[in-house]
Amino acid sequence: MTLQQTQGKGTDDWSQMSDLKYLEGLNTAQQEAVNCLEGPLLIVAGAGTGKTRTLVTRLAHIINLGLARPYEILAVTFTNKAANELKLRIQSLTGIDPLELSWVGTFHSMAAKILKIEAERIGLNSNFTILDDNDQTKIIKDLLKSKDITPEEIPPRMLTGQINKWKNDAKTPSNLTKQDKELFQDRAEILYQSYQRELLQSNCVDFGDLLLHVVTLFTKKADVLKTYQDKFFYIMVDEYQDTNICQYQMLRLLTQRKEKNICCVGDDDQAIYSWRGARPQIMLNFSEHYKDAKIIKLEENYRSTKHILGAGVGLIKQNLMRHDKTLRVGLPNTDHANKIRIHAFDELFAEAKFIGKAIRKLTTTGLNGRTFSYSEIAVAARTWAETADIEECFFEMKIPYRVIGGPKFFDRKEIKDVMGYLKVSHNPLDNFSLARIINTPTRGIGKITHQKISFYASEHNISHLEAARKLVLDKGLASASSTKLGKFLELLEEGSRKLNDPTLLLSNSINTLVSEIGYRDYLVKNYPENFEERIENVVKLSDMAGRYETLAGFIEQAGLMNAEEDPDDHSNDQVSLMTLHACKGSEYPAMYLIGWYEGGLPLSRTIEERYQVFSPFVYKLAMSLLYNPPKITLERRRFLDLAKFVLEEKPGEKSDRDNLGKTLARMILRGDGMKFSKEVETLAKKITTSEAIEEERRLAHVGITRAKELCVISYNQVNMFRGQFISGLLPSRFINELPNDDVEHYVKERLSSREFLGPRSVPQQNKIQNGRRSFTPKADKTNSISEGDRVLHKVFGKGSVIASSNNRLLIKFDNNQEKLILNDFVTLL
DNA sequence: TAATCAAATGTTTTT
DNA sequence: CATTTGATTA
Ligand SMILES: Nc1ncnc2c1ncn2[C@@H]1O[C@H](COP(=O)(O)OP(=O)(O)OP(=O)(O)O)[C@@H](O)[C@H]1O
Repeated sequence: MTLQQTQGKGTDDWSQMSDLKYLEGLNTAQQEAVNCLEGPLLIVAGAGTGKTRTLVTRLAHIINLGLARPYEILAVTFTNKAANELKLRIQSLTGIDPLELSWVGTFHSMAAKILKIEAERIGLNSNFTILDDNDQTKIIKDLLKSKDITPEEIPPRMLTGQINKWKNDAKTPSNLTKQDKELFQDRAEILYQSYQRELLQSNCVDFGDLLLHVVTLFTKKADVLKTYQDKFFYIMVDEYQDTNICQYQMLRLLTQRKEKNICCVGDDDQAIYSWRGARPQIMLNFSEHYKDAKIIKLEENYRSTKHILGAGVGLIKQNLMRHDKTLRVGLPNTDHANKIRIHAFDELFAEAKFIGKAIRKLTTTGLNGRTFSYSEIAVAARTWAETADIEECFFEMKIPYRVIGGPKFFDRKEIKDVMGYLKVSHNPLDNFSLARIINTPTRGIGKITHQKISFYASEHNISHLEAARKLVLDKGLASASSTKLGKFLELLEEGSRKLNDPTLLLSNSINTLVSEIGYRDYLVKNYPENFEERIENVVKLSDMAGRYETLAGFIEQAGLMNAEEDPDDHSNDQVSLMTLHACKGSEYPAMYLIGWYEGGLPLSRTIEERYQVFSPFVYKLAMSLLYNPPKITLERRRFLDLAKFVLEEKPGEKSDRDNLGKTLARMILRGDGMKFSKEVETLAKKITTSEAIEEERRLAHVGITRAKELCVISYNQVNMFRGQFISGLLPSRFINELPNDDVEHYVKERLSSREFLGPRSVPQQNKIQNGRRSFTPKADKTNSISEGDRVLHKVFGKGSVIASSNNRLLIKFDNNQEKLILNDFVTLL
């Protein structure tokens, strides 16, 4: 086997020892990493090079050598899925029960654990509630309303987003910079502070708090920090490129001690979480953060066959802001392996149908004599919306599948309602949950009563629940309201007593509560279409809770859970369906990557972001040059017309300070419109790319590199968006960027009897055409429609003007479709 | 206060 | 197209 070759001959003593057998599965570099047990160590390496395998082996080695007990090792990752996988891999290598690995998990769950122990040190009770995104926005909304700030003044989303950003950057309200404080009309600090105060009053924390509170604690309370420094002999971090500043500070504080036994592994080409504050630079600066750090690179990929790896590497090389790295095929005999297959469709549902049929084929007749089981196949999409058709198709074709980390079970209304009761029972200070359940099911307790409670509570500085109790006793309400509220409180008290009674079965107590409050009737009445499903979900919830001993245990887990139950059906033979984000860290023999069209991947938002800098026309020109250069005379004329148009276009308020757009046009017009110099291409590339686009490219790279044997990429030129039909979608630029030798293009099945054609020319698009006639610049005074206006078109409906120039408007219609239209053909709304 | 209907709105990815 | 928000009525 080629494996022996890479492993090298110089077998050291330790690999001879029988109880160190697990080292044999590693190559020299990997073994070096495993044997580097002291001091800071960073493993940077590309996809499939065995980083996780090395990390797991190193952990096993540490335990095996008696250097630390399982519970003395802190091993963190970023997603629940990765954490579970890590535990399983450790278990299969060492036989250690995952329950013993108390400090292996996600950053957030580890932080929650610490916070639970140290709660009082930071002004919380250990039974704090963890808020999710929706709770958070709701609280912010109410907060803004209570301060008489309209959503126009400060959009709640914006404030929520900003607060989360601050938390990711480890900024408490008092830590804000001058610039930060100037946000929201100088009210940033006050708003952030009042939000924090409210959470603390309700004994709640949001996701960001979990980490930030721990950092604050470690910073302010030396004894607490010391406890954990002494506790964690070894620290390991997987996917280190996804660390944010807050997480980094947490690690940094823990390693401010004599033994800096920290080992991080990561790959900057797989950094896909910058939107939640991750800073890949933290990984790249490792040796500055940790003096005498050892850095090990792994360069053999043991996962993918030749063309898959070739395509993945070829694609990621297109990123301008990148450190190059070597990645070799480590698997033997992959010269005749499958090329990446690319399929295009132009009918609704065609893509999904194709995937369904293809999977059926793979599992029955197989491919080149190899049949796949369902569990060897995965389908990954950029967004959950893209998976809907696939799911429907699988359902119809009876293909077994499971959704990984899908739209969250705990986000459903009925679940949140019931959870509200549980949360209040567990944490009576939780005013937010109380607000949710006080009139659910409707029991005649309206806005006014709730306002009175809230007012009374803040006046006496007590919780809302306490205030409600007092108001009922003191007859501080209208008698009708008082009776209703009293009844509710009784119900809650009784339910709470049962839920917290350890001698009763948790699931039984939940069932009792649900029937006591008449929740089923409420569902039947309010959701006649799908009450059955909702009731089922409630039952599922109580079953789930039944696996826990105590209410506290269940609530703590539930706060951080987002996947649907997993344990039982892991062994089942099912196709996996997930997002590109969720597939990182996994591998599958066959990968289907769907929705590779411009706007899908890369996502339209990341493209449009670029319109802030360059006019859409400049962008189109650059895109056309790079990915769809003119071939026939007609195309060339249109292309040159567009260049002329760009040259004469008014600058507008685009921030293209260097006027790269006009430079590009000028360079193009100097040539023949057929052949382009490297220089022009470089410029076009500069215009079309951005940090966001590069992150999309990394996402595409992650998708491809999950595949072991077969990788199929597809897209559909037509789509439904918010109920409207859109057509003329272009293939993703990432498809064009794949090395020709590694791909095979398949033409739309229904159009061709032939199976295979060479690199396909892009089909005629009706997206933005460069205009039929020439763009003769004319002063557009006919009607004064300008950027941002809402307009109506006979056929395409309503839309907003993105750009206007010379009698033409680039309009983004409400169905998300962009079109270039003459001024006279639309009316101003 | 609850129920009903018209109108507006829509963050993509995860803890 | 869904789902949520707002306005109006019972
Ligand atoms: N030395 C080796 N010999 C043979 N196979 C190996 C070796 N090291 C790793 N592998 C296999 O290669 C595959 C990829 O390993 P692993 O998942 O650890 O890589 P990774 O670097 O974490 O990948 P990614 O960053 O893409 O998640 C796995 O199937 C693993 O079992």
